[in-house]
Amino acid sequence: MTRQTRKRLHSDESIKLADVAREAGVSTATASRALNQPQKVRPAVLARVRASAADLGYVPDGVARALASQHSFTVGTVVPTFDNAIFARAIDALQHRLGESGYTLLLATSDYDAERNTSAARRLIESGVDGMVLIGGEQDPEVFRMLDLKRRPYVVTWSYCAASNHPCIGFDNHDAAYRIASYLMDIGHRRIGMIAGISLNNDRASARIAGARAAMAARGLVMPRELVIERPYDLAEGRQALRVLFDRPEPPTAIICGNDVLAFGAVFEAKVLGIPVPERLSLVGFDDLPLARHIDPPLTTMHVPSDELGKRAADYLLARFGGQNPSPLNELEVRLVVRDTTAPPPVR
Amino acid sequence: MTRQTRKRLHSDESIKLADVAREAGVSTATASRALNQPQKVRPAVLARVRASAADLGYVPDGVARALASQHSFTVGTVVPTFDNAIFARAIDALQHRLGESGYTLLLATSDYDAERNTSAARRLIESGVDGMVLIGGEQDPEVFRMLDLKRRPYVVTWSYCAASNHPCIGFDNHDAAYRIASYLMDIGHRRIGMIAGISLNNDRASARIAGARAAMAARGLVMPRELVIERPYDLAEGRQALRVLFDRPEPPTAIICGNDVLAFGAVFEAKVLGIPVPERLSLVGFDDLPLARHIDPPLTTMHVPSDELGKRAADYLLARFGGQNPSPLNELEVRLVVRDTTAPPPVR
DNA sequence: AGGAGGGATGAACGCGCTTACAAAGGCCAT
DNA sequence: ATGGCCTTTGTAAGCGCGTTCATCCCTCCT
Repeated sequence: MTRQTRKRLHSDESIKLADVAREAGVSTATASRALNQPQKVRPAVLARVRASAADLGYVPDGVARALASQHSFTVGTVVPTFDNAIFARAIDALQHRLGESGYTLLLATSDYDAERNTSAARRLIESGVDGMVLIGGEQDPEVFRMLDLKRRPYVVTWSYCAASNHPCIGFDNHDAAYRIASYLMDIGHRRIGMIAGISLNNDRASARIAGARAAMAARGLVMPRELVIERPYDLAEGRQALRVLFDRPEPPTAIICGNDVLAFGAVFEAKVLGIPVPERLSLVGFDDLPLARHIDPPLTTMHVPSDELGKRAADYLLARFGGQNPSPLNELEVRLVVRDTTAPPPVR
Repeated sequence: MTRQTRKRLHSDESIKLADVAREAGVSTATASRALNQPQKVRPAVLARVRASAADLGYVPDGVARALASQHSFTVGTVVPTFDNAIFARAIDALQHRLGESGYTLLLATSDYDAERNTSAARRLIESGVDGMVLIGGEQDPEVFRMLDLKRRPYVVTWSYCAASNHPCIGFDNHDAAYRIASYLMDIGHRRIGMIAGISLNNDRASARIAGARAAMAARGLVMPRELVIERPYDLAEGRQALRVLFDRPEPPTAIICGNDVLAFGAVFEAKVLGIPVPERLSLVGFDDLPLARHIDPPLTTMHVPSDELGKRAADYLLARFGGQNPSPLNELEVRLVVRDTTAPPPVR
């Protein structure tokens, strides 16, 4: 009764650690220890504290805890969009792994916009995240500066670059595209086009274009400018891009798509246009989304281990939190999954 | 120089408000006001504070701010999974809207598991979110209790229920399924099956089953138990479910799918099995994912305004934060989009 | 010219919790 | 029995910021 009254006078009458402590007849220090480091408290006291906590329905205040311990148990990440299954999977895996260790994920999206990416990152850092997962190496230097200033570990994902001075987990986008183009040339293609993602501020998209170009150059071929179209990662854009490519007098016999979503669009549109795939046109995707194997015909694509990527990012950060110093370079394998959208070009 | 040295002695040498204040020759109170309520400070002082903040690269400590102001500028939500585009879109919209008002989204996933849902929600609340977006009305009472205890506004989404005593934004899943079944009966179907989501702990999945059943009952028909299969929302599960349904002696002439992902699986598998859609089998999805219109044949499905849902959830919470008292009941319209996977049943 | 009124400022406290540090108590060995 | 050491507990000092309240200064009115 008295307590009720007193509480009402103070703050929000919400139960705090002091209430639990009083109820259990101990100091807040002991109550805090009982809740966080049970082994440091006598079993009898531990039980009393736990009982009164449960009794009062005590819910700790994470904010206060974070301020006192300089440690928020959150990790931030800013993804371009949730609307692409490939990120969704990686985030899912990341979130799981972090969750197992008691960490929560703070998420923001950038819509592939550099400025929004920076401001989102800033907000996450301000929010007090313990660490950060960045996507792509093309970050505003400001982001790294803030991270360093606040002494927060971070890791760059999706693009692996040994030369970078930032810890990274990912794969070599350049090499992956190189291999796709090489495969297409192996089976006879000479005129290869590309429906790429927007390369501006996106090191992955640009590396994929460069990789394909390099592979062709290595065999004395070129990928003509007019056969490379950049489009936002959207199915409808993929459809339209295919149409543009086939409005030209001499369309390619094979098209490398910047990701599976664009490839799906291309496959669907080819069907509408009556272009037989793979007989007259070979199509390759990138990501290997779950849907890739289910469409008709099943899509040849580069498999990206997005689950693994999320897990490793989590593991890296958790290790850093634990005071360890895991390897900052972490390359993942991608592999070409050949299904039914690729075949030798038609004989002319 | 001197400052450098002094800083190194203290804490983490990270720049804090006091540093900015000293540099600008004002008190921390004024510095704080300059940064947060510019109109309360003389222009000259404002400029000085801003300059030294920029100069020192000051990044505010959101945690300390949250503790002092009892206000974290974060909103929590726990979604079943990111792996379903329908949630992805809603989250995207939610996140956008919140971002415009300076709020960040704290995200967790439950994998459709009640226990994980509760623990995730608890963690978010402990993290100090200002408000919470819940998915589905079947929440552990504990969640609502904690929310009430901490006096945090929240809103239940995806299922609209006027009878509920929780604020909600969504649509009537029961009615939506009722309408789908009615439509199928209108065009002549009598034997209708369902590939539903797992109804346990999922009021949306169960309402959809109940709604379809009710529609049939209203016309003196029944949906036989053996024609209703519950499956996790996964494309491969949809494929397999279709196969099960067609292993029966008397397969349905139409199947209502719990969501589009299951429907995609069913469409793809029907193609493999050589069952002509819609000539011999009508298929209806739920959600109207972007992909629905692109598959072959384009999917008839119930359109769910997930963007709108995310936006409204954000608006509701923002209004509550602003001290307003918006309507707690917010029903959205869903509409049946008839494409090419539905047609009258074959004459027998 | 004098006082009232209002805006700008700074000192100090508090947000709820963690965590040195010190104090106290219990145990064993000498 | 006494000293030393380890374990358990309490005291109190922050963590970095927002915010109240008193103070001060400037302007305007009579």
